[in-house]
Amino acid sequence: MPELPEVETIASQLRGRGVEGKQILSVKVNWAPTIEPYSVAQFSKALKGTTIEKISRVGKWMLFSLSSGQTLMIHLRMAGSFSMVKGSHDRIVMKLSEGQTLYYRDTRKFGRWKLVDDPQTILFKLGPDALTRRFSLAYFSDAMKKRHRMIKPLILDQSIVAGLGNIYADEALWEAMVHPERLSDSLSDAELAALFKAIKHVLKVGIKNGGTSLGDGKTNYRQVDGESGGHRDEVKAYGRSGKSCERCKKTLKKTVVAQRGTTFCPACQVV
DNA sequence: GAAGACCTGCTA
DNA sequence: TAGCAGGTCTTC
Repeated sequence: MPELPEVETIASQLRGRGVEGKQILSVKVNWAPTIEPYSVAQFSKALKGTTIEKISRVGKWMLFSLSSGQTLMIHLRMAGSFSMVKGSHDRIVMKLSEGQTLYYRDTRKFGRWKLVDDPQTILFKLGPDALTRRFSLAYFSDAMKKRHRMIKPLILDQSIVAGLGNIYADEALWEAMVHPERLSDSLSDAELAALFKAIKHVLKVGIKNGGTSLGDGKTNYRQVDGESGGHRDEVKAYGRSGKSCERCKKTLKKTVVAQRGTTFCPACQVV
């Protein structure tokens, strides 16, 4: 579930809880496939005794910079989350100094923890992070114009721009009034500028609201304190199929675009 | 492009 | 019980 705003929210809350500067005293791995590329024993050994110096984020990756010089790179995929309190589906438990314990929770077991010497071995595959200056209008326009593909799968492609997932892609397309199936090289300069602006905007608002949690179940995105993300009430398109468009009042429609559920307004997002 | 794989749990 | 879910990777 987590996209850029959710990962950013979690990273900043872990910093706020004082995880930076703490030493890793022990590591318990309850679902071995989460760990790559080491064995559980090697992984635990490499982490034990090191200090988490810095927590940062690139795209949907969370980076723990360790005093050992290595970097622990965490991808939450569909259902990963962190908590300071024991719960169910805790796949990794790290005891830290000063009595703190970090629980990595992941119902669907898709998340991955990679311990690497150099983050670039993973990050080189990513395009610019959507909220950095490297992701500029010039770069975005060029990337869209030189391809001939549907716009939605392109903005979901992490090698082009890192951070957008299904929620914020639908939100950005709705905000920019661009139909998800439009071909990337058919967008006018004005449409490209509107979409570019919308991408930055929806992500920033998502962060401001602490991310998006759908429904009220237990398996969806949670902040570190267990709270739902406040962006749930601000979503304009995603998950609102059958409800009315806040802009034109017509009924939002759900379809499938490149194998992903896609909600849009058939009246304001014209093909 | 598309479809399947990886997983579990909620909803219709 | 079938279908679907915020992601990514592999294999057609």
